[in-house]
Amino acid sequence: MGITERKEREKQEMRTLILSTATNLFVERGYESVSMRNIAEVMEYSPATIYLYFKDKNELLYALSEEGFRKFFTYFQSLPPQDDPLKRLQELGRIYVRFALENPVYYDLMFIMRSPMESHHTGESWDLGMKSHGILTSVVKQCIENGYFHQKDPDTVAFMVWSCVHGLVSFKIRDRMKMYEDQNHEEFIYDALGLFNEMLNCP
Amino acid sequence: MGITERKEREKQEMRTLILSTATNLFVERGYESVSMRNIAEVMEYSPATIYLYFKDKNELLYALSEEGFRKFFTYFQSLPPQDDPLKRLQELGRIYVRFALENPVYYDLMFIMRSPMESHHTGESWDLGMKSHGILTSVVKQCIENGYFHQKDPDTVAFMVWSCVHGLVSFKIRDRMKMYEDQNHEEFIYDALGLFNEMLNCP
DNA sequence: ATTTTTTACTGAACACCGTTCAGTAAGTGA
DNA sequence: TCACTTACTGAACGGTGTTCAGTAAAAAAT
Repeated sequence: MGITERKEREKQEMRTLILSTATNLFVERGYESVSMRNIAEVMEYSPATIYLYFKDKNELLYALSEEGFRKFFTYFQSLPPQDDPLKRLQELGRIYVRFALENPVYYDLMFIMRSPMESHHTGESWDLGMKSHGILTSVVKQCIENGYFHQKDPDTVAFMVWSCVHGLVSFKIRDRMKMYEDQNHEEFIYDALGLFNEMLNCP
Repeated sequence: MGITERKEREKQEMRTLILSTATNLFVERGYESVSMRNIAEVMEYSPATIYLYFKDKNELLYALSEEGFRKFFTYFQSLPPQDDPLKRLQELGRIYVRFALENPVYYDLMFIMRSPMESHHTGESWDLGMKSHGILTSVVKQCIENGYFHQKDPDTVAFMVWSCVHGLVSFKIRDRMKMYEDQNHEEFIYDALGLFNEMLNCP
């Protein structure tokens, strides 16, 4: 009775076809100018078909953000072993920035756009986000144990560090770096990150 | 011959009526659920009328961001005189965060939303933004002259500082602080800012 | 092998959106 | 009074997300 298995497999294949078509369109045309109809057209299916696999557009976006969070988590896990926790923290920042610059569409869905995350503070995205945040917090804690950050609250430190790297990359992603026209934006972001990392070092 | 003056005045009044109606709706219902038709309906005019005063929706959003930049600039100008440039820089950060938390709709238009700024890197918003950025950079330069930031490039320092405060407030504005559920978000942001400001202090 | 049921899909519609434009009615100047 | 200008609008166009009755093929039951 392999029929149900095949059906299940086909269902999954259709889901991933929808998701990958959507991703491709988002990447090439930018988000705001891609409609459900556009996605359906490229797939050569009726728009109504998409709604058999996703409740609505937000659910599709949420599913895409889920892919983003999975990818994000693998980036985070690639953090190389390192005795000095501060160096781990600094490297984590570089990994974060690299993820954002290499995957701007995912990053936007995950951390900037309003719609995909509305009301969902549960689900796989949430869990992976929390796990990633947990990695950050644990590294921060180790730093504090080693005497950095004046024994400040780990959550506060983590939030501050996270905010800084988010600020850097979200200016780029949302196109607010026009005034730095004579700079290579990516280099400039890594320079600013380097400066921030130096600042973490001090006492 | 006061007629042309009266006409001009009425034209301006209509513009500000449209802008204030739009702002009110954005504040109370949030952006994505406010349409040109909604704005017109509240004003008791036809939707087409708005297009006699603004080329399209983006131009309306851009005009609103202009108001935001004007308000932003007055916040920035309120920076109290202070001999120590580092303290000025730290105060500037607090002013920035206060502006964002008190005017989230403006902040979103100015620094997060994609559409209003598309293609416009000119106009009053741009000039005011550049002037505000100039204030930041000049304070940073003074800090560097006083021996802070290891003689780093002022633009890099300014971008780093700006990114950090932007990160803090944009997480709040785009609702990405759910995991800090047991914190008062505004307090938490100011705590993180305080920590960042301490870090600026170090060598 | 035939009938019934289930599945996968679609065309057409609904209510909305931003935007345009011919048409209208009031205000202005001669 | 008459022509001209201004300020506005109703109705339409092509787009959006979404729903749902209907259809044709596949699977299951007989």
